[in-house]
Amino acid sequence: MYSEQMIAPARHEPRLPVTGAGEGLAGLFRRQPCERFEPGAAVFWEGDAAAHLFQIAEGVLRVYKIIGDGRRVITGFLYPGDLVGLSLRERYLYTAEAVTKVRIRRLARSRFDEEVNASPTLRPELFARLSDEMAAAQDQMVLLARKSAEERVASFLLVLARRLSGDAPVQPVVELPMTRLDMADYLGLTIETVSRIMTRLTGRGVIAACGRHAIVVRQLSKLEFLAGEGDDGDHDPIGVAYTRQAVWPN
Amino acid sequence: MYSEQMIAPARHEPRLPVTGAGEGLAGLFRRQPCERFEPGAAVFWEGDAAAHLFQIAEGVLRVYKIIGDGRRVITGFLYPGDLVGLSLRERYLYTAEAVTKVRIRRLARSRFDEEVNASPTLRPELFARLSDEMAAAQDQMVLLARKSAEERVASFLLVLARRLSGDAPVQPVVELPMTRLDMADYLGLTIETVSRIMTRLTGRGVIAACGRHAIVVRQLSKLEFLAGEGDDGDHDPIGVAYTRQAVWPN
DNA sequence: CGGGGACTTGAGTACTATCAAGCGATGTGG
DNA sequence: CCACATCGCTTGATAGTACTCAAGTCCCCG
Repeated sequence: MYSEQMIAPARHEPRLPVTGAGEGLAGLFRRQPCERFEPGAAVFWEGDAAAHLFQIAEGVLRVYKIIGDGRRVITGFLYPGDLVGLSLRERYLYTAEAVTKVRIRRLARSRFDEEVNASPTLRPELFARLSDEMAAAQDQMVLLARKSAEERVASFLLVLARRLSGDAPVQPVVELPMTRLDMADYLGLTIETVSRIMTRLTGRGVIAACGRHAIVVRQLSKLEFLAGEGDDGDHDPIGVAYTRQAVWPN
Repeated sequence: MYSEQMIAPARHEPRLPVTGAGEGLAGLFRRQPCERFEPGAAVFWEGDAAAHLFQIAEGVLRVYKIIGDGRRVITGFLYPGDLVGLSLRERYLYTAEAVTKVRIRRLARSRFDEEVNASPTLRPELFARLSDEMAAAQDQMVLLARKSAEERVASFLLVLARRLSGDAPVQPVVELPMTRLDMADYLGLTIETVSRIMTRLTGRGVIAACGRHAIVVRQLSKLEFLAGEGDDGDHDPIGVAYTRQAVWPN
């Protein structure tokens, strides 16, 4: 189902600093054995009893919901260090599926609850992670409700580029382990629209392709502007007229 | 700024049952004095230091974010019993503004944190509320990413109708205290599109207008179908051809 | 009764979806 | 080893939904 060459997953640390003398929430998973999932394999399904939480050791996951006639919405991509299933009720709210090869650690929900309940240092961390998740969800609502296709793609690439910016090379190589269809279902677009805009961004020199599953960001500030962070609206977005040769300030 | 006649706010209890012998999270606010806000007044602004949480005693709030050139996205409407600012970091993630006249109780964040930290019954409730908020956010992402304008409006009306369904009359009167512009900014549409679809739903007998800020749901099952819960996709949505007389199964 | 704001309705446009080929890389079997 | 099938992606042509711009109506309120 997913026979393309493997992409090395992005390496990054959990987003939150460890709070106490322990190792934070991530530490709870440390002793758990790693399970492996091949690309396309589901870790759990929407509607399953939410018996476990997971932490990604390696690889990338997509989480999504399906509505009736097959429409799919990817609500997020998860990277090493991220916790999966934090905001759980009785049942999982979404399906989690491996994008790349994934190694993941599992912890019983009951055990997690006990540990968190017992630790005054873990509770704020859990809370902070939930707040981060909520903030991301709201940003995504903004993107989906009010941004154009080009702004959506640019925003997406920008988030990925910033994820790496710990080592911040001038022109970071951004891995895109997911398919174009995944991107489309995340951004509320079609695969064709995503493809066209990637092509357009490449043609304008904003990004450069490194194979199909990686890009180089050549003009970060332009990408930021196209993502809708320019805020003034007095510049012309690239290729609005499709034939026009836009002239860029720098 | 907002001079229309007041709508009686929907009365409903907090969504979660009180967990312990106390009164749950809501009880923390009980002794706080009520503050009043007129329609259009902001309770707090995106970016303000998040020093307080709020509980709505009466009225309806909208919470929204603005991007650059004035585009607004309403991420939610909040009703009596709801807590405002739960998922907070250092600063508020959004602006909260009164839709109707609002009475609201304020609690210092530090105080709230202390109380929750000290109470093993409040913690699960807080957690459950955050999970509910997350679930709602994900549903909204699905709506914005993949639903048509008609499905969005129908979904919205359905959620409001179900909010009342504690007393479940056969044809519930649903209050719409917000303006059409609010609805549009919540649903990722324009005011004209919302208006046209409301008109279309009225014309087809799915809903009936009760003035501009209330409707009667005449055919709940049809509304559910139009909201995209019909799941089979083999029926025709109303008025797809704009001229066609659809024949409904019942 | 008149003004203004919210809402509705209409006409035309534009952006993105849909439908349809074509391309390029990968993997397989003859 | 190469033809061929497959899959993911790109590109092109066309169509349709929702947006934009523009009146016009309704209702509230002074």
